[in-house]
Amino acid sequence: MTRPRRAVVRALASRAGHVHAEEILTEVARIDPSVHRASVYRTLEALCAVGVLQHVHLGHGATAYHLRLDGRDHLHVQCHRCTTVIDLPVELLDEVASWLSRHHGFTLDAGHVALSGTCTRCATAGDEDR
Amino acid sequence: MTRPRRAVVRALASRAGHVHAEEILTEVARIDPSVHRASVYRTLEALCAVGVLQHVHLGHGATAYHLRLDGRDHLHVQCHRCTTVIDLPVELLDEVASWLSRHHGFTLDAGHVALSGTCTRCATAGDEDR
DNA sequence: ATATGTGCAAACATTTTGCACGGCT
DNA sequence: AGCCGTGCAAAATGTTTGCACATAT
Repeated sequence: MTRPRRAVVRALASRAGHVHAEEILTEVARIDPSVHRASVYRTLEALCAVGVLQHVHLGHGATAYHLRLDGRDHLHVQCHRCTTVIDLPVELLDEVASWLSRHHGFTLDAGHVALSGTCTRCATAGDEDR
Repeated sequence: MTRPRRAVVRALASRAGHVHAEEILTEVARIDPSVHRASVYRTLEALCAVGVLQHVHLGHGATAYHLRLDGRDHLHVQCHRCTTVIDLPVELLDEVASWLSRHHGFTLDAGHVALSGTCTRCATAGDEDR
């Protein structure tokens, strides 16, 4: 366990659930400014390879990461207006997954991308606080 | 209808279904090399605003576009290995949409991001043709 | 005439890469 | 000695922006 890796893990732990790559970068810089961006990315990749971390694509090109210490996937849904992400159980897409499997032989990786939509607050809110 | 816009529309029409932003750029360059990248992006944005075009986020940061001349959304599922995209009817996520609406007041925009997974070919194939 | 669209270059944001160096085993 | 991880700088990628000029209506 090296210095940069410790910092990355601490940064991941500092927030529950998903963390934007950008937030990790910032948090690591705060914890240990000597750690380079590239090392952060390399560490994240390594953690994903090992399986304790899941990376999630949020619609707008941003990438987020999600610890999965229990080995289970999560589902994500993001509001495209306020960018808030809601975590959901994978089971929600089980039916869709089996449909895809039956009709297209396609294996769904439900947690890999976040679904998109609009949350209550943003649907209710007008244009005022954009 | 200006020169760049004509070129963009022709590029979009040249392929059925979804088109990667990159493919549009290339195709437009072939049709009319005098058209600048920035104009292509601006035109795509304008078409989306008007509603005849839908932009879709494919997991790996790439953006694609999909004509919706009939005003209906499509669903997309992408194989993260070979990047192939399958188009599907929106209805597939209707149940999920209403669940989200009921439990989180969340309005799903099913077509906005492509679901991710592995297609038959890639699941069957070993590592040979990566 | 006025509003809109355009080419250009440059900025931008994010992630990846080649490289030489460092420490541990 | 050998391997892996590191910092650094630079490249790669994909998209956006400020600006002055051109074009459409």
